[in-house]
This record gives sequence, structure tokens and C-alpha cells, in this order.
Amino acid sequence: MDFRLNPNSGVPIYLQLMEQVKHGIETGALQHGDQLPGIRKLAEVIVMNPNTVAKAYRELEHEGYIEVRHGAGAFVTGKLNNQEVQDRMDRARPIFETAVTQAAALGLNDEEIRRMVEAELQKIEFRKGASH
Amino acid sequence: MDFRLNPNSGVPIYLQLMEQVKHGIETGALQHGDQLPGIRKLAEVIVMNPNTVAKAYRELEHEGYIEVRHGAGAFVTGKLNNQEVQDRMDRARPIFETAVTQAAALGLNDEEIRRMVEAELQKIEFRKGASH
Amino acid sequence: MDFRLNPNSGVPIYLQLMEQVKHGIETGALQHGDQLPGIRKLAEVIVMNPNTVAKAYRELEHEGYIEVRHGAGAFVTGKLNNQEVQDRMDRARPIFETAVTQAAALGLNDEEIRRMVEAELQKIEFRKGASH
Amino acid sequence: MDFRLNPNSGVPIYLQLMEQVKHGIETGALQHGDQLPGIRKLAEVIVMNPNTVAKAYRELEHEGYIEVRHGAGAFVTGKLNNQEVQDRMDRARPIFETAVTQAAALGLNDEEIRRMVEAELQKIEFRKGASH
DNA sequence: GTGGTCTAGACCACC
DNA sequence: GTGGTCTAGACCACG
Repeated sequence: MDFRLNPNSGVPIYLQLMEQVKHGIETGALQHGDQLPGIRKLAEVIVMNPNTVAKAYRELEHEGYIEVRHGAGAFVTGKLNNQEVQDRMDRARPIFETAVTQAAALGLNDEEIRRMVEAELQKIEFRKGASH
Repeated sequence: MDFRLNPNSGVPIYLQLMEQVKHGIETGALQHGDQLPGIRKLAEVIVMNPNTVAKAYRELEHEGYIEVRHGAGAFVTGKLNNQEVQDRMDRARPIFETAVTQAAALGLNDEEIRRMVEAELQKIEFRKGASH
Repeated sequence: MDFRLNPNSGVPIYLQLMEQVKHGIETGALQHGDQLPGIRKLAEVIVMNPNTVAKAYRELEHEGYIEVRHGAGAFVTGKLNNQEVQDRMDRARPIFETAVTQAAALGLNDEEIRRMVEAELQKIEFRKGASH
Repeated sequence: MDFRLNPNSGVPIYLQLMEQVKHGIETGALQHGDQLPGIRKLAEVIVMNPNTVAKAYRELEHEGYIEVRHGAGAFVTGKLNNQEVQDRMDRARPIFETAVTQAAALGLNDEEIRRMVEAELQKIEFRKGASH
């Protein structure tokens, strides 16, 4: 597995890392029991601060995606890949596959697509009734 | 125009403000030449610090959406309202309206929706050939 | 006399007005005793707030360039066009005529020329020994 | 690199800071990749508020001179060091070095020098055909 | 009236 | 360690 990181995207690097590990798990590229690269080794490969990688692993562990076994490494758990989240994701994926592809075809760049989504999210927040 | 802000959403308030002004401009609710509410006045209405509003206005100016005239107020620019972007946005809006609404109905929260979109964007980037 | 104002230059409008009146006086376009346009009339012509024009006149009076006679209008004084300032200006003018023309010929735009001058001014301030 | 600021010059402190960083970059004192002092550290050294320094850094980033990496620091960009601008600047510098020094020797103060330059810039604009 | 600058200091996020 | 956000409030400058 190789990682694609963009330090200038505004998205924190540790989140990008988490993102991609999660994505790997959700798509089956990373299976239950698979070992993730060591923190230092990965940090070296992606030319990032080990603390950044450590934070990503720590958060992934908090969320139950991986298990960090002291001295042994980090391993993918099967636990929190519970039906609920998995199913939601699986059912939603084709929706966004289509939407994003269409938008890209219309000529929108990443930035514009994100803004579009944010605008819609705010509309929904508003329907739920946020603060003033 | 009224603003709906959620100070606890994790999204910086000034960004939420920018988002909504942009949205207003893109949908035509704010037209070229329209004056935005005064910094202090708006700050009072939304119960936020004037500096926070000022920051939103300053950034919007940097991005070319508005023009801030010292002593006179902030005004919507016509520049970024070019057909191109406007049209792209207008054509893409219903796509995301549907997609995000469907996803929300499936139970995905904001965070999951953003991740889903990011994953799709990465897939597209990847097709074009990305870095690392 | 007509005025050239740029509300987007960053330079306050009232300063631009003062600038041009001074320039007129220094070059002889405005002579001792000449009457300046009325505040309201000028404001109308240049499409600016009368307060702005008033402020320019007030400052010009403070600096002794003009005399505002209540109910009669504003008139150019000969007083502060003393030899000293006049002479300095006259001797310095060709220097900058050359410098700015050369710089423009080299392709520098207004912004770059201003920055160049500011940098030099700071170097001089520094030689005189400013605060930290 | 050390900074020389004058809080009473009328020129905003954050602009003075920007000015000096830019100058450092243009003269080569600050090279591509160099790290600028930390916001709080610099604020302490120059005895100013960290927010003031932060504003200078933020603006410099907007203008492309530096890149601010959250949690890592601020770094000089290579982008704006393109030959074109650099060369223009280098060729123009001696012109203004001479001009400003001569003007200062003639007794003109900063304000008068700026006015002189503005007058010349207007003359050039005028030749090109200006507004109002 | 408008916006702009600066301060002081809390609290959070990232590397 | 780094920068980012937000608050509270003083004081100034522009129209």
C-alpha cells in the first residue's frame, strides 16, 4: 500500500493518512489482521514527521480501526468494521462516485466540488436547526 | 440575508461566514454592488466578535468575492461572477443536492460525507497520476 | 483643473486630492489667490463624499497651502510655498523624473516601484537608527 | 536576520515586517526554503504582539512570498523568486538607491519623497491615458 | 457611520 | 515546539 499525501491541501496530514487507511479497510485492500508499516519506517517513506504518523495510528486505534500492539506493530481489526458503518458507506459510495464524476466532467475542480458539498451540508445543518 | 452559524461544528466560524456569503453570491441572493452588513453590526447580530467577522470579510476580499472600502463598507464584487464558474456551479448544484440529501438519509454524518467525497476526489486525481 | 482619483489604490482619497492640489501649486498650475472649487461642487464632479473633500481642504489649510474663507470659498495662499520646500522639491524633481522613467522602462509596475522606494526609505531610517 | 521597526511612523507594523521580509527575499538574504522565526519568538524579540507578527506572515503567504505550515513554521517560497521579477528589481535597485539617497541629502523627508514618486507615477499613468 | 490596527490572553490543532 | 482561532476592548483613520 502506498500513500498519496498533499501537505498543501489544507487537510491535516494525519487526517489524510487516516483517510487512506480507512479507505483501504473499507475497500478490502487492508484485511483483518494485516500489519501496517511501522511508524518510523512509514514516516521515512512518506517523508513526514513520525509524530504525525503516530497521531494517525493513535486516532485510528481510538476509532477502533486498528490495534497497536506494543513492540509488535499496528494491525487491522475487524471489530469496528461493523455492519452499520460499512453498510452506510457501501450504499453511499455509488452515489458519490456518480456525483463527483459528473461534477468533474462538468469542469469543477476539487476546490469547487468541496465548496458545493459544504454548501449542501450547511443547508442540511440548517434544516436540523443550528444555533443562530 | 441572515446567517446560521454553529460554533461547535469544528469548522471555524469565519469560514462558515465566508461559505455563506459565497453561497449567497453564487445563488444570486447577493448581487454585484450589494453592501454587506457592517462588521460590528453583523458581529452583534450573530453574537460573535467583530474581529471574527472582519477576518471573514478580509479573506473574502482576498479571494475576490467582495471589495472592502475603508470607511464605506463591504460590497459584492462582480468579478468572480463570471458566467463560466457560475454556470458550472449551477449545473452541478442539483447533483450534490441529491447526493448529499440521499447520503444524509442513509445516516451518514457530515464527517463521513466529506470523507466519501475526498475518497472520490483522490480516485480522480489518481487517474490523472498523482505524486507520492 | 481636473482630478484623477483611484479609490482602489490603497492611498486614501483625501490624500490623493491633497496630493494633486499640492502638485498643482508646486508646478504653478495653481497660483496664489486662485480659488479652488467648492466642496459640494467638487464632490459632485469627482463622485466622492463631500466629507472627503472637506477633509482634504481642512488638511491643506492646516499645512498652509490654502486658505478657507468662510462663505467665500478656498483660495491658494502664497505663504507656505516658501523657497525652502519649493526649492527642495524643484531640485529633487528631475531626480525622480529620471528614476521613475527608467524603472518604468525596465518594466517595473507602480507597485514594484513603490516597494523599491519603501525599501530604500527603510534603509535610510535604519541608518538614522530607528527603534529596534 | 534582525528587524527594525518604528511603531510611530504611521506605517502599520505588520507592513513594515512584510516589507523587510520581502526585501530580504529580493536581495537574497532569505533563500528558498529558509525558515522564518517563529511567530511568538519573533514577537518577543521585536517586543510586539504575536497577532501582529501572525498578520504579517499571513499576508506574506497570501502574496506568495512564504508558505506557512501549521505546526511546522513559516518558510520562504521559491515561487516569486522567478528570474523576471528578480532581475527587474536588481536592475532597478541602484537607480532608487541613488535617487532616494540624493533626495534625502537635499532634505526631503519620507513623506515628500513618496509624494514625489506618486506624482511621477501619475504622470506616467496619464501618458497612458487615465480615468476621471 | 464605516473599517483597520494593535494589544492581551485563552484555548485548540498540528508536527 | 509550531501556527490557528476567538475573545475583549482600546484607539485610529476614512467617508
